Amino acid sequence: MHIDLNAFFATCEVLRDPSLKGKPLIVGHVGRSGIVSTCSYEARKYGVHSGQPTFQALKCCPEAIVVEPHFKIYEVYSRSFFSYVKRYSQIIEVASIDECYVDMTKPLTECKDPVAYLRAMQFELKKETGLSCSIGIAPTKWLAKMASDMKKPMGLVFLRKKDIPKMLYPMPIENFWGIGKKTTPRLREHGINTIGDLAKAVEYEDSYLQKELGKFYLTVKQWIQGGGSDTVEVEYADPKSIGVSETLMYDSTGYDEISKTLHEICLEVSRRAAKENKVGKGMTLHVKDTAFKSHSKAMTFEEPTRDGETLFARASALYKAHYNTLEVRLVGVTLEKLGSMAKAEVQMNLWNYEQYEELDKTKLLIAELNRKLDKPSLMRLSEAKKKGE
DNA sequence: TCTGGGGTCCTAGGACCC
DNA sequence: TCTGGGGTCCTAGGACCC
Repeated sequence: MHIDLNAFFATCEVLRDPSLKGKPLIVGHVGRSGIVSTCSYEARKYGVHSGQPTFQALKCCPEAIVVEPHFKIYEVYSRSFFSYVKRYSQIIEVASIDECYVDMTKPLTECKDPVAYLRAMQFELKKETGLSCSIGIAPTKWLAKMASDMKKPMGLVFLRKKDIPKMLYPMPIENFWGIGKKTTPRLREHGINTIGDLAKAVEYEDSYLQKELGKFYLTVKQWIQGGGSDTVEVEYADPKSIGVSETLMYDSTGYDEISKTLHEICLEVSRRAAKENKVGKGMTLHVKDTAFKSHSKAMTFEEPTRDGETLFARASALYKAHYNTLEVRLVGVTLEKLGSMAKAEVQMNLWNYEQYEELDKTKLLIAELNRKLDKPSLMRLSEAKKKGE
């Protein structure tokens, strides 16, 4: 089973402030270079979507309400979601903040009516936490993921291997998980417009396709033929890198203008590494120029570290040496080649949800977080304009 | 007012060693 | 007869996902 929360951030905001219910809602930043993180289904009707610049979204839907994201709250809801799922099966793989894979073999073979069983699970989740989800049931993880994506919100889709031609082949190629906006036009140019076309090309062992997809070709071949992994990986995977980046308030040229930001970024990387109990044996300085082109310079350390000032000194040196005259939009620092400190403390990570087993606790946590935060940071554009805010 | 921020994985080329 | 072949490690850039 793949289970995915619908419009997760937007749903959390509605739970936090029920007056938002039923309204077009955008979760995202409003300032320069703000983009839509998630939006409610009401906003989607107007053509608003994730990744869209917020000002553009507001052109599509001027009456939309924009809310700044509250990640701490989403993490709490996320944990309550995973602990809820664990009532049904202990074998779960956290895939992101709002989705997971679950081995449901046992409960689904033991129950009389899998559809009724899963519907009950879905509605109970909604009743207990307020979160709505889409569920995909299939023999492999990739098929389950594709299935959960097919119907939203509150979808429940079964996808057997024999259903692949009927259910997947008609879909446009960009709906194939793993094929994105760069590969799509290239495949389309080659006459591959649907997943069915892709399946056919794989059958003919199309050499263009093999070249275009590289190593990914073999994975695609397995997936589309109903193969690929069906193993739910329960173990929490250690992070391989810890990075912080920031789009600057103003484009800038020269080290002096970004040194303060760079310093803060390095200290934040250091804090997060400490939280994860990690040290790094290398770092990369990332820069994005005003033409939106990315650049990076990496270095490997003699001794692993996570010291903020050390990272800052090295990032500064890299910046001065390579980017001092570049017009820069974004700077970022990533700590890499991570290893654990010798004396491992107990990890307190994002997904350590066992300690939030009780859903009631979630409500207390949310209430506490709400108290700490300002009043809901809502803004109706028309009203704000009237007030001149 | 063009385009966030957190990640993972892949590729191609080069340095270096035997 | 201008210049092998295998391996590791590193770097820069990109594609993709949520």
